[in-house]
Amino acid sequence: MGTASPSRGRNRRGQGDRLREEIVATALRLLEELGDDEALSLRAVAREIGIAATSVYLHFADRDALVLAAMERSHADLVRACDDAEAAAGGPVGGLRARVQVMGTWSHEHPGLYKVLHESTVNQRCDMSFKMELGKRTVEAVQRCMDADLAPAGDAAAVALDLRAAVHGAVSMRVNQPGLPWEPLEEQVDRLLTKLAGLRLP
Amino acid sequence: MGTASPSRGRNRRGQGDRLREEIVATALRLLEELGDDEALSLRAVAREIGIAATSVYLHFADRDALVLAAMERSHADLVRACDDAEAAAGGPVGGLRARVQVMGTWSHEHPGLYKVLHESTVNQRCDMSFKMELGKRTVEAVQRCMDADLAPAGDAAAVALDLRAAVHGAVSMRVNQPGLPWEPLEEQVDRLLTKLAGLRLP
DNA sequence: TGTACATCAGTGAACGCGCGTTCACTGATGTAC
DNA sequence: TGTACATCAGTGAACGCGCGTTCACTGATGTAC
Repeated sequence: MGTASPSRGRNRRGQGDRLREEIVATALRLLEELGDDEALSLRAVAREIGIAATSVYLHFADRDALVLAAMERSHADLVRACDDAEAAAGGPVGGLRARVQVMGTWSHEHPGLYKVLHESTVNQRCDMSFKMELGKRTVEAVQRCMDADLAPAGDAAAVALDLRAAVHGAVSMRVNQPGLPWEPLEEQVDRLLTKLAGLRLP
Repeated sequence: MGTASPSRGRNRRGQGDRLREEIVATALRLLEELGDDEALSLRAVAREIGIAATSVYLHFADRDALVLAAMERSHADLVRACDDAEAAAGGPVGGLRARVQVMGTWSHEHPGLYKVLHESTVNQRCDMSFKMELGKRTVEAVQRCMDADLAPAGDAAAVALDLRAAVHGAVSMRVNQPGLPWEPLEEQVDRLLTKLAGLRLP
């Protein structure tokens, strides 16, 4: 860790975006380790890649722009993982369950990115409204269960909000106090799905 | 803000602990503003009080020791607020409801301290096991409801965990994305109490 | 085919800043005799 | 009652560090003529 890749050469003309990719990827790796956007230094990213610190400015206006780009990519990853899980499961109940479970496990498996995405101060400094997408899709998944009479009719938005809040909290507690003896996340999430959305799980 | 109190003089012999108090109180004020323990600088605390930065070392071994002391005090405050609310309410159901509602509102009203207490990296660096107290008392309050047949019998620890997780998440979302149009916290918490603990609220 | 030139991809030195922490110190106040 | 002395409460200069950002630059590569 920390040693620059020795094979790094200048990119060909027109290939300058490759460095951009590498910067975002490295920022993501460091943010996952740090779990805090304010702890990420642009110099550390450059050091890791083996370029001059100033080269970051070729692609990003400032530190915040880099963090924001990393968060957009990270969030897109999470949304895709949830969509894939829902699509792979059969039916509305299995779909909602898969979606919410992956929301939990993805976050639990990427504790650092989870913290930066949801708990760090970028949220205050930058517009991160792209995060609303995930909430929207959760509401839709709940609504599909209600429409199919597989969940008690009610306010789908409220149910989805409760689910998100509860899973968010369950993950946050585990991520922020990793030393404590927690119940497996999947068990708790299934219980929350039962109680909050009224699902009947096998 | 930022101007030292001009009336500050040296404390009398034997009164050295007064400065300690003032340092902790100032650290709490700044942490509430910052919402991040790593952003708190010992020099900023000293500046605010109007003492030399080195004077902090008369009472705290290092920056972490100061943050930890502030967090212990903050947590004690929260626990007392919850206990008082439960005591003031009548009966097990009112008591549990009051306790959980205050858990939410206290955190919502002290967003910065909430973040430092639950989401900042002190949790990784320092032993903060004093935080377990609040969880313990929540379990007991749930158990009292079950014992009085005012809540469906079940695993009180699991119910308390779900409640804590859900309230934690509900607060965290509001604190970290203050710009969004949230449902009033009290409404959501009452719904969570109903669904997760099976309480019948008036 | 040769060559001048524009452009692209990146560099390296330097700036000023605030930070945690160490160190040797100062001066008022209380106390033992 | 006077005075030497210990202690307490706090100071101020200095250290080395990593940071974000600016600036003028370099050298390879493709392109127009």
